[in-house]
Amino acid sequence: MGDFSFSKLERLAKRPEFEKVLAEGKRKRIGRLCTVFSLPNGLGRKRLGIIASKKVGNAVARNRVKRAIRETFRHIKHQIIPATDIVVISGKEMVVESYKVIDEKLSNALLAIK
RNA sequence: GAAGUAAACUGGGUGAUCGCUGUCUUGACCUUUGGGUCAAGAGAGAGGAAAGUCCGGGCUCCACAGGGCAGGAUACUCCGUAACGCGGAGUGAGGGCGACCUUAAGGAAAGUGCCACAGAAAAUACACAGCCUACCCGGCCUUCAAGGUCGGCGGCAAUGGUGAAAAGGCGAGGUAAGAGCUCACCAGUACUGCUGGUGACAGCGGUAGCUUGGUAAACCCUAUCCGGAGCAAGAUCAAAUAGGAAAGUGCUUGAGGGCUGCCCGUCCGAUACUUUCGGGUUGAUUGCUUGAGCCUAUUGGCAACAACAGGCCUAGAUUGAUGGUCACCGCUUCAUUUUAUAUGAAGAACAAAACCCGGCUUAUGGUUUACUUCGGCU
Repeated sequence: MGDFSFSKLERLAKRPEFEKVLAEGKRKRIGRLCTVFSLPNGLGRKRLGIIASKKVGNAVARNRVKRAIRETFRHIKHQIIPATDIVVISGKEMVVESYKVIDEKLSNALLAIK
């Protein structure tokens, strides 16, 4: 049975950590859905950070977007290469699309990281 | 049945599974005995508005915050409340056929200002058209006196027109023409009596002078209230680097700073030496959820609410948890079929705690109850 958990150790929490990934990491856009940044961290585990600004919508919309991204990450995280920091910046279409579509597109993008 | 008015309730449910954030229990390990880490189990986990941050408080710090000015808020009455600009019950005024609704509802006789357009004139009436020529003056005619006529000096504010508003209304008397000039009735103002009401006020009167435009969501005046900043408040601990802090000595000038914008008042107080202490920032912990708390019953009150008894413990995140998937049920819409119905598909508003309460405002899906008006049937 796989480990689908998503604990605090696997999150990016501090502003400097976010800024480092955004400045130095590799960047990939998925249409207008979202943008993914990745950077090796040398910690032996992968970490995820989510940015959902007020452009996305109100508090309800931003919560929805964050949950969708977290669900995708924890379902496929054992397939992603380890020791990498990932930051996902959500776009406007994130709110409109259903969970299924987000899961599909984002999974492909995360698995493509090398 | 249609249109409407006012309230109340509700804000999908059950199960499985994969996750997230606290709490409790058990076990293992570490330990500086404060606790920490890991695992398992139990149980909990967004709202009626959590929102806007518009008022009022609790709590915290600023020096327990004094006086004056400035500034801000409120403005019919009584009651409720910790408090309010909130709520309840009323009063007046206005709107609606009605159920019912609205109301920034003190003062314009303290002062200043403003009143567009139109109009002669918008507040000390500077009278456009108009009315009058009694008194006084002059010309002409008739003439005994006197009268007529024209004009002047003047008088008037009834009528007309303008306007949202024209200096009380209408009628009669009065007059040269008129006028509250006088009178009756009505309206208004001031003072006042009786009755009812805790009161705002209501009802019925009396006297007076005849009469006073609107605007205070213009300045202003009056009354009442208000210290400032806010949980990123504030407190504790740890780490590494030094701008600090306290005490004593010296200095006696009071620079500068804080306390609300200003003044008074008041507090700390420059630099040098010695000794001692210790931390701008970051992180963690705390503040942090037991509270003007919730539910039920009784009593008092028209009600808001209060008292009392019993029961209950009900989220605490910090890149910010409260979710995803599947199945079934319920609801709505559409399609097909049908007496009911069944099958399939799609959909489910507004909006997510962030120290905590009481309100207000705004957004929004649905249900129910009572009442009003109109129409139909009996």
